[in-house]
Amino acid sequence: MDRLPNSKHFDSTFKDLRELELFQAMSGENFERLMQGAYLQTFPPQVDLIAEGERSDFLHIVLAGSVELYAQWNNRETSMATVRPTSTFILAATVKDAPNLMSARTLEKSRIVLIPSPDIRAVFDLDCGFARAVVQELAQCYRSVIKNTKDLKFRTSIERLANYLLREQKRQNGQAQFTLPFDKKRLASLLAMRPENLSRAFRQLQDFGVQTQGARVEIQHQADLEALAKPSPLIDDPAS
Amino acid sequence: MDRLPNSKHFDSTFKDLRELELFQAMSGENFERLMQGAYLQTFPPQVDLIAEGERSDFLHIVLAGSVELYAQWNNRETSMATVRPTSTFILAATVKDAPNLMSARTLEKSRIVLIPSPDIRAVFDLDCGFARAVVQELAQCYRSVIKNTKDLKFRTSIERLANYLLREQKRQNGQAQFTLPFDKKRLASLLAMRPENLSRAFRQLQDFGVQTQGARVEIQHQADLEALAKPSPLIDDPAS
DNA sequence: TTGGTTAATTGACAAATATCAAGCAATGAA
DNA sequence: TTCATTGCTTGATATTTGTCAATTAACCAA
Repeated sequence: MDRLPNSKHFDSTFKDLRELELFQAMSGENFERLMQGAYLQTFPPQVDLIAEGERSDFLHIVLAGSVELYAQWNNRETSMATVRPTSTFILAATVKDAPNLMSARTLEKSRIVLIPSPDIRAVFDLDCGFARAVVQELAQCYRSVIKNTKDLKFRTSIERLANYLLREQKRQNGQAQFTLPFDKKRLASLLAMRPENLSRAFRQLQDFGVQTQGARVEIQHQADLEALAKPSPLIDDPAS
Repeated sequence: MDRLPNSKHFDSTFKDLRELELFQAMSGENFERLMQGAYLQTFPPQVDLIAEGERSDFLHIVLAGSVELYAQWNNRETSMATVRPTSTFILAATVKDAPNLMSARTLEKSRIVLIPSPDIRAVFDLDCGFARAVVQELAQCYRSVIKNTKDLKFRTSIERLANYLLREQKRQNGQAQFTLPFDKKRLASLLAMRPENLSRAFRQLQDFGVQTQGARVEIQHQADLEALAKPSPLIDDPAS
């Protein structure tokens, strides 16, 4: 692993990090301190970064690529979320110094900053701006998970898929055509369904104007799909 | 509503609140400020306190009784969590000044403190100790919801019920006999099942040594129930 | 007590979802 | 190219969960 100051890219990386909402309000001095202990690493795809149940040694920040959070129980595995640039993961475990509730692995080649958890907790005790920023980040995460719970408890698998497609379409700038960001097996797991049922669900969505070819999706009848999905800002709007 | 300082009970209520982890680290001055704007109110059962989608005007703290958090979508309703003394709810919406993602109603007669959200945000910007305490509380809430998601995605309804009974048993000091804290309709909703299926699930659990009579539960064969439930600290341990 | 309301249970059935097995399609390595 | 591997799809079937209707049980006010 490279210590950040030794990296050829540390100037631009510093700037990227400093612009993160999480690090904007804190003092330059404390930011320096965090960066001095930090590592920058590029990981290939499918690399396990942290394991469920382990203590959180580092706060992770995804600068490029994407990371899957997943969990296991009773020999089963489920995908919990995807982390994309630029955001953190296992912040809650880090500030509580508690075991990770989820594992994480890279989905693609990813640039990740690792900041030692003790540094985070130490600076967090010193720097009010940072503490306040952590609150905003955690509140955001909390609300995301609540929305996900509502999605799971209220909707059938087809409704979950329909709403997922609408959200993904928005995230990719709202064009009728877009590409699924990962394979369908993982998508099925994320949506709490089996791959077989995801296939069947996609076929049922053809009646609502959704065409697929491999990972390519085209929403031909937006209104029909929305009538089926009944999206709600209190479930599907990432900002609200 | 009573302003706190006018309440006959404000001395002991102050003390109770000050002992809350959320308010322990903050300065006396800022605590006073929060209390000056605060209201204390006793509500009868089944009173709606906040509604999903509304802005959060007050941070709520349950001093006595219990409060149900629930959500609605498409003419359906689901129970999300139960809040018991002494803890807060809608903290995330308050600090983000965002719409509530859940509604709340009293389950029983409840004593609740309401602190105006602008006060919370103002003091939160002034007082580092408070900001740090908010982080701890939010991290705890976040982890609870993650655990709940794992419970939902991994387990069948009978496994969810089995694990719920084990958790509730622990919460009530681990005796073989205990009483369900609310009616079965609400329990079914909390566990993402229909009342009919909850009935049937209780009957299936008889084979695993669970006897019920009304709200009274007796776990006669702890080992059998645990073998079915396969509880995991990373899902079922409220502390970890 | 009575009657009226709601909660809880039961059975029959329908819908949703999971599982198993097979086959096809896409991908990458030799 | 070929083979092998993996991902995706399809059909048949099993299991789980939901719905509807009817009944019983519990509770409360008059």
